[in-house]
Amino acid sequence: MKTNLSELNCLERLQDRFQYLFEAELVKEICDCSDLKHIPEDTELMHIGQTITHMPLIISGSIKVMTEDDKGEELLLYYLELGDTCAMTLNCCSKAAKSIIAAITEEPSEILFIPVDKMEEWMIKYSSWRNFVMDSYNTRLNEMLEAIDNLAFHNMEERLTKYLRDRAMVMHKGELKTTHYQIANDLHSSRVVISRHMKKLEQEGVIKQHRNLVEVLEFQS
DNA sequence: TCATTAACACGGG
DNA sequence: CCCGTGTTAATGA
Repeated sequence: MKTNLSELNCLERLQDRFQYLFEAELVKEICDCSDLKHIPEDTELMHIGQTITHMPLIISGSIKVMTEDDKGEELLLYYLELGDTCAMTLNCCSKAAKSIIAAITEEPSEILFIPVDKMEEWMIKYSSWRNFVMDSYNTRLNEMLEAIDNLAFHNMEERLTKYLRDRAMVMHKGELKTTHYQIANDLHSSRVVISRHMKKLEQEGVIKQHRNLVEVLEFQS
C-alpha cells in the first residue's frame, strides 16, 4: 500500500515516522511547537559560528555535516538521515550556544525544527526523548571516531572509495550527481588527486564515470 | 612516495 | 565560451 506523504498533515507524518520511538503525547507536543520545512538540495542550514535556536529532526532526505579549518577549507564529517538529529545542538538547551559545524542538505529534504528550549523540558518529562538524545550522542560519537580513523589511518584512495560508497548508501542509489571538484572539497583534497584516483577506480571496475555523474557499481542498500 | 598547486589541452553543452 | 575532466611539471612533506 502506498501512502502519499505530501498530503498528510504534520501530526500524521510524525506518527508515521516516530510512533515507535516517542510517546503519543510527545509526538503531539513536537507537532504543536515545531516547524516542518521543505528544504531544497544544497542549502546551508547552519554555518559555523551561527547561534543555535532550533534542533533539526530529519523526516526525509539527508544532510551532510562539515567542519572547517581556519582557512575556510571544508571536511565532511558524517551524514544525517531519517530520524537523525544533529548532536551538536543537543547540549545547548536554553543556552545561546554557537555552532561549530556547518550543515548542508544533500538532497531535497523535509526537516522538523524544534526550539532548543523545549529540549530540557522534554528530557525530564519523557523517557523516550532522553533515550533518543542518548542514542543520538552515541551514534554521532561513533561516526566522529570513524571520521578520525579514516583521516589518520587511510590513504586518499581508501578514503575516496569509502566516501563514494557512503554517499551512494545515503542517497539509496548508485548514481551520484557530483563533480570531481565537489568530491575534492568534501575530502579536503585537490581535484587533480581525485581525478587520478577516480580514473584508477574506474579501471578497477569499482565505478563508472560520466560528466557530472558517478556510478558506484557494487552498491547495495 | 604521495599530495598540492599551477598550467594547459580537450570536448560537450 | 565556460565548465568538467585528464595530464604534466615543479615543489613540498
